[in-house]
Amino acid sequence: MAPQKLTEYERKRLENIRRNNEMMAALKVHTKATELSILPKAVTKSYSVKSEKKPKTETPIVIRRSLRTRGIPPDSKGSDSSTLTRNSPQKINDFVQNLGPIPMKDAYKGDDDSDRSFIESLVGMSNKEFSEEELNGSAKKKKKIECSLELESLNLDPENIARVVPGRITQMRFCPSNDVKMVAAGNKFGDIGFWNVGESEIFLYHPHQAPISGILFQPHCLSKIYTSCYDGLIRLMDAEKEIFDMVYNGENSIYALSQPKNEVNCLYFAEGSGGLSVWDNRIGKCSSQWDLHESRINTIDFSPQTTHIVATSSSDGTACTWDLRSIGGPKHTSLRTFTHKRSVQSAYFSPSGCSLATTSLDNTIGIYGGVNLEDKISVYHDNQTGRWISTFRAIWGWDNSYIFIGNMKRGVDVVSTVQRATIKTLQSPHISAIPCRFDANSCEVGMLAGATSGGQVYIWTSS
DNA sequence: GGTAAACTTAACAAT
DNA sequence: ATTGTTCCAGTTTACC
Repeated sequence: MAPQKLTEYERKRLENIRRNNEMMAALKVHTKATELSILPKAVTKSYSVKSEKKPKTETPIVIRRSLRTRGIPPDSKGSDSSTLTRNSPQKINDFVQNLGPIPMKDAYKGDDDSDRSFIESLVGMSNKEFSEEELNGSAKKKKKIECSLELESLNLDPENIARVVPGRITQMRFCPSNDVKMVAAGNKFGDIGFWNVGESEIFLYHPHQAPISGILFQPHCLSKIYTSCYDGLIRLMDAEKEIFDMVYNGENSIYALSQPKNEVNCLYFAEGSGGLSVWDNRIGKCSSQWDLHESRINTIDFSPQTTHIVATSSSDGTACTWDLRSIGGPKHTSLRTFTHKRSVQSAYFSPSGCSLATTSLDNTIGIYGGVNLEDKISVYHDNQTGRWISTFRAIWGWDNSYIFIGNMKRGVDVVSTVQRATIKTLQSPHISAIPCRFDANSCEVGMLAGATSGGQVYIWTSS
């Protein structure tokens, strides 16, 4: 299957793959952690990596190769999903992969058992949330969040800075707990790092082999965390079972992962070149697979109130809203299509669900409101992050007033939807890289996390 | 018309 | 302080 011609990059890549294969075959362990680095003095906390990890329980290693690399046309009969074929770009890192469950102890990059307390706290957290819920009857208990955020009070305490993973952070989420302030960050190597805000310890795991595209805490069971990856896998980190279980294994890269509040058994994920798939845990397979876009879907976001409405953003230059009740049926059309001049990196509903914010490489943030999102505001914003910085994605704060997005000068721009402009930039000498991915803590107004291509996480808090 | 190459960008390690 | 490496995005340009 020797390719006729190789670019310099491809040649190097194949060389890397070959070396990886040799090493993996020889050691039967995951790739060794990158060396611990010296950080800018602003950053005091970091993960620690075990200097050398002896091979522990041996897990089966499977040589994972796409049909294409085996010389079989991807659309031929060999494929199990004959009904739908997504002519997606060739999947990345499709060489060696562990396809079964991975014990957390094997994926853990710290010293043996030093994550014991962390695992137990996750399990304890989920039990606590459960009992509180039982005591208070039903989901009705959900504390109503006060929305009056005083922008001037946002503060970056140097204590609230840490390097949570090595390398570029591609995804980051707050744990949705009222008690514990914790973030989980995923990077381009397939690592997931956990950090209790303000504390010094980092817990770093390596459950995937490629960039992490989704992190999803189960709201009513915080010890269960879904992760999706460019390697085509969805895993479920289960702290009780102490494994990263394998949930879904597809041929295509997965670019986004989401879940509507009222469908705890279903996962919606962006697969291949424009596909949106629905995984149903009750039947253990995908219940739907639709081709919604002409290029990859970058985000999937459900309307907070009307959970059958979902917004997708795509590199095909559009964002769309869809009605899940009619999607895939005879009327396979979007409710609305929001057009940009370049690829669209995100489309998020505001907390009330009344507005939608899109971010595009055409250097605009689109803010749509009105009865059917037909009113459009366009705010200029430099979104040319280039190749090494994860693309910007404007996120909503805790009400419909403010949108937060990183800028190329290591700041965080705050866009007011009322004033239709950037009204403030959060800056700090402690920030040593461009914060490109964000999450707002839904359980605490004013707690905003920004993540960089250097693996740092910065947490602003409202005093 | 289609594909390959080139260009942009910042962070960090090594020198 | 400077240089080299990263390399899985997105887009434009060059070249069959």
